[in-house]
Amino acid sequence: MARIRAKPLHAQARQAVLERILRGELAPDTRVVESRLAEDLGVSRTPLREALMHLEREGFLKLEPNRGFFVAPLSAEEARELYPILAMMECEALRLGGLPGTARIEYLGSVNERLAEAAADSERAFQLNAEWHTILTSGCPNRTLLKMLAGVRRKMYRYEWASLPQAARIEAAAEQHAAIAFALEQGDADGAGRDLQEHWQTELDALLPRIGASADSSGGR
Amino acid sequence: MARIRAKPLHAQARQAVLERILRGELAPDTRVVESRLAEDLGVSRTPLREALMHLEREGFLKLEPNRGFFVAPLSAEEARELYPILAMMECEALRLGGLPGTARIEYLGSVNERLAEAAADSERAFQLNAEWHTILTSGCPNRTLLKMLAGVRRKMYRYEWASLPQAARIEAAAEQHAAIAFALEQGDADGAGRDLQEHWQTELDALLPRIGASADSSGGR
DNA sequence: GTAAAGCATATTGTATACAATATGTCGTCG
DNA sequence: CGACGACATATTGTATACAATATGCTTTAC
Repeated sequence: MARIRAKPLHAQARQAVLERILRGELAPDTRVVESRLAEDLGVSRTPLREALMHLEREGFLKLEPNRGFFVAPLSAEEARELYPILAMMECEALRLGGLPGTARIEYLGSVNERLAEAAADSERAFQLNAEWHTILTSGCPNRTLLKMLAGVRRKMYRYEWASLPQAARIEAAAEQHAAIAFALEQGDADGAGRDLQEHWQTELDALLPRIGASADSSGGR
Repeated sequence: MARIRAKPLHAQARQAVLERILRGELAPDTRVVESRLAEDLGVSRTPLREALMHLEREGFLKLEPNRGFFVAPLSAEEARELYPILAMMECEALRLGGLPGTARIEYLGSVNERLAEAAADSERAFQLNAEWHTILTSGCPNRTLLKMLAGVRRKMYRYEWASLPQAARIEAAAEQHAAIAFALEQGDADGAGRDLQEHWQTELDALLPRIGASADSSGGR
């Protein structure tokens, strides 16, 4: 009832396909046959193709001319490139937003507590972790930056999802979150930035072994 | 003939439309009627729509549901957001690439000289300026970052184009370029980064009055 | 004279049909 | 036995046809 105006099919299709990709339901390197997927989703190929082209532009699919779409593979190389970008953007967003007020710092704390408690429930922890970082950067006045940040995060979600069931990592993440929040509380913006950088480095280091990377990630720092 | 494989129509159409937008041939806020543009380009609506959706995703068009595509307006607000992002990304790319060798520094110098000489020829100066920044960041090993950077640059080109015919600014830019290159030559990466930030701030300040902005741009620093 | 309603038109959104290209199979030739 | 080529099939790329929605104009009621 709520929505007066139905979303166009190509938008719905995009969201549906994206969810399948993020959840790994459509595994990396899987070939996407338009006609089959279209029938599966109950739409025709036209809006589906628009959705697929959209996802290709976002990096979730690759399009080989005259051969079709394939789910983009997860690669250690991309992860090693993505995480520093994320760190850079979040740092900048944090900096531009200035020091958060006590209300937001408390909000961060409460979400982080729930995150620590949700260590057993990977999917919930995944959500809370995403929420924490969103809140952290929500003070940034640069909307364009936040949009780009959201795009990069979506790409990262696939990697996070692939390395989900690790309770130990969730606790470690929560600890680092607390350290960042503490620095912010002390008015130490630079320190918070450094901790944030370190946090993402830790995340990356924890991720790489799980997607079959042998080399380390120290190249970019 | 050279090309074995013809590019798909949707890709050709995208490029053609993008060029019209960047050149201002398709002015901001212009309504884009699919059937007319399709006939004009000599393709059907299907690949054209794919091209338009692509451009919408890149921020060059807006899509109002059931009303069609419009060329995205140039806004002082977007410019104020875009330029700091560009500065951030170029700084990071420069940092990740490490200090460039003498060969690349000389290359920067030669392009910058040609840029200074081309002050009268706006379009050529525009090209050379773009080339200079591309060279500056070409040492960055993070391909993903470079791709994103390219995307942001394309968006910026519209603004640069809108404020093109200013010989004075081109000379000023060339001077700042020289300062950055000099810092790099001295092995002062941090100094180069600061100069680069300042350079983009200068560019933004010069741009804002030309697109009808009254407020200043100091909010984000 | 003005405002609202309904019809006519234009345009987008989606589905289907057709054309071009790639892939796999089978048979034949060396 | 292996490799090459022709044909059959599957799939993508593009064009066209149809449906749904928005827009503008005319008409009519007050």
